[in-house]
Amino acid sequence: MPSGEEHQGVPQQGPGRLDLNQFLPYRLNRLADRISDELERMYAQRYDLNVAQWRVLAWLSHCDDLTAKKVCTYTNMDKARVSRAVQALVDRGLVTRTPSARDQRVHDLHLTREGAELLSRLIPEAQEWEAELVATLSAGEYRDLLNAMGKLERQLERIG
Amino acid sequence: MPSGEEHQGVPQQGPGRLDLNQFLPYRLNRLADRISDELERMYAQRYDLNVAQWRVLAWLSHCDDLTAKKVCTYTNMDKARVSRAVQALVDRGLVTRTPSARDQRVHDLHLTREGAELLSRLIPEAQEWEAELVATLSAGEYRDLLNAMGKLERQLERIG
DNA sequence: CCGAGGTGGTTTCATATGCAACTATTCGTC
DNA sequence: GACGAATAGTTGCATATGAAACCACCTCGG
Repeated sequence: MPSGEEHQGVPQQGPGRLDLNQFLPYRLNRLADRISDELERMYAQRYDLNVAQWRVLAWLSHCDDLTAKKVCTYTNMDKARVSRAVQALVDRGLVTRTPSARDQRVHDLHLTREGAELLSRLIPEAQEWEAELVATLSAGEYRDLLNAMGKLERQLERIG
Repeated sequence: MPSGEEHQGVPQQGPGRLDLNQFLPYRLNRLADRISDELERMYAQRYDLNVAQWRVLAWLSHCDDLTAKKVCTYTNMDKARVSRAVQALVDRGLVTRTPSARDQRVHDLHLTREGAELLSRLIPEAQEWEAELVATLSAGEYRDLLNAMGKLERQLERIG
């Protein structure tokens, strides 16, 4: 973060200038990127999962029956990306993909035993890390933060 | 967002399961991604700028003299990415890049007149859009949000 | 001075991603 | 039922990105 002492070229204000530190999209992106980088390093190095794969797994821990389509809508990822992530997870034996009895187009996704075991190790680690991250926020601040983010998401739907 | 009515496979709770909607990294990423997508569409379609280029320009509007290195540290972008973004901006005549008199390794970056003009159109649009985005937050909520994000960033530095 | 190591920046290469075309299946309408 | 439109998912292709190699250039110790 560009904390004051770092730049000689002092930040300028005024018309035609943008104070990025007050610009929410910038701040949000920077924060999300850094958090994402940390987490990514964590499960990439320890479990050899990329972000897309992790998201699929996390949703599988969250909802029992999923399809690629659902993952797409939940995670906002491109369907090709989801398809490849699922493929990799199937190849590693963490997930099964079986054509649905009802509709042969869709494939039901399920965790295998190994997938569930991996998650049972990974999830507590992730939660522990998150707890450390938010340790400086009071319970109220944390609630307000999630709350404000929820409002922003709803507003995005509206103005999108 | 996976609002309740969307899934038949109702979200499950319990040990070994992760409620993504309460998991800050996930929420933050989803929100930041969506905002980023919107903004990206805005200045990609209208001004033919990608995110990296936009960030360089925004920092140039913010600080008068920059170098690629500074942009890297401020924005957390890879130096190759910055290098290419700057190159594109120079090619388009929005930015000048001149070897520094003091140290021939570093290149001073400056906005050209056209670059400044483009920004003077782009920045108000971005601010207007941001204003619409945060319209549902009270001034206090907005302040608290930035505040909480600041705390999280500082905490990240600590535990990174 | 001179050479080793550090630094700013560019380029090369492998990979991840998004878009678009494509396949297979289902649905709606006649 | 049968054909055209829609939908789930995969694949091919072009591009954006990050890591690492690389190229000046600077600097510091002798």
